[in-house]
Amino acid sequence: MPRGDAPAELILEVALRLFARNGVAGTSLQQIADALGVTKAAVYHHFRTKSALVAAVLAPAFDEVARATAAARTVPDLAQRRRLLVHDLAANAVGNRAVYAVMLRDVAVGAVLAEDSARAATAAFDELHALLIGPDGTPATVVRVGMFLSGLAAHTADATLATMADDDLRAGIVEVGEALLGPW
Amino acid sequence: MPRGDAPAELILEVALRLFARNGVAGTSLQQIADALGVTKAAVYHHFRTKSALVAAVLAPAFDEVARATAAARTVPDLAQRRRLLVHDLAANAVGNRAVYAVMLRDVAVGAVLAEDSARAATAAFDELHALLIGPDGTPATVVRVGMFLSGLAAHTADATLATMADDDLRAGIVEVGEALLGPW
DNA sequence: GTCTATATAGAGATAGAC
DNA sequence: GTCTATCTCTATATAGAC
Repeated sequence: MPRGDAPAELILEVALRLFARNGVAGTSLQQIADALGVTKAAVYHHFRTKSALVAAVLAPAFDEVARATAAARTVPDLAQRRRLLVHDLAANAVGNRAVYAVMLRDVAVGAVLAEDSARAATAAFDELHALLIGPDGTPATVVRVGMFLSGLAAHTADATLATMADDDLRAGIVEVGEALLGPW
Repeated sequence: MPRGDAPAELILEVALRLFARNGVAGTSLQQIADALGVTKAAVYHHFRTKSALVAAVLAPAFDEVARATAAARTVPDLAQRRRLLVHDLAANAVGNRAVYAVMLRDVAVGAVLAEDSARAATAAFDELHALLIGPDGTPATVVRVGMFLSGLAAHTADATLATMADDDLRAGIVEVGEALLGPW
């Protein structure tokens, strides 16, 4: 998936839209090709397998997670670190709702991640998880972190959130983050 | 799906386990039949379509939601109503993790619900949503409710929560509910 | 880089014997 | 109530022409 390849970029956009709406397993390459007005073979010219296409669709989100994790890693104070992560994650999740919906909610993504060209992605996510929890591994804290992360994709299953303006949704997520992981 | 039909009950259990692990779209009737040690035709004798099987798997959870909604409907005070719903939902979600995971996280369920033998189920869920929000429809409140509900299935995407003891997880969910929707 | 055509496998679903 | 066998359709994926 070369940089700046317009056809490939277009495939990724269309595929993401369909993955978010119907799930990865519920979206065939035929549907993607139809939505693009090309044939399946044209799609296969850009991505060797469906799995590679899924990985390419998710890659930007994984990169964002990796960047947020790297930034948070350098903040020793737990409260400040959580504040940074909550703000980053809220902005990222709202800024690209569809990819976060697929990444956080679609069970089929697990299979792609296990395929282990994506081990870096899972490692970054695990580290982010640990950075949010901090040294206190009590069940109460673990549940707070888990429910906050899960809630980053709440807009997918909630019609009211789905149509909410970006600013309101982002502010709401930050507020929830502070209620659960603050004060900071 | 007759009551007390042992084979049908067994099919539902096995199907739920596979749906929760691999998603509805990622689970074929062949896989379900193999896990049961029977053929596809035997499964089709109990459920006319895959969609009917999915609906039957989810029915107990929809009934629980309907009961919790009916109970909450009679509580006029918002704080007390939220307290009741948070406790009910936490107990239900932890008591049957797999079915809540499928119901809240699987995009393929949306298609089954749209099929509209299940309109009662969506109506109950919509009312529950409204009962949790109350008269205050500000974005902040809507996001709190949406993220809490989404978080009821957090155990699916979080290995630490997946292995957490029922009591700890339920208490954690209640605590998150109070932090987001309390005090009561 | 996109096409037609096809290989192969598996999906959902049904018929009819036992 | 379960089986074998089969239908039809669609899935992923590939070969090779243009």
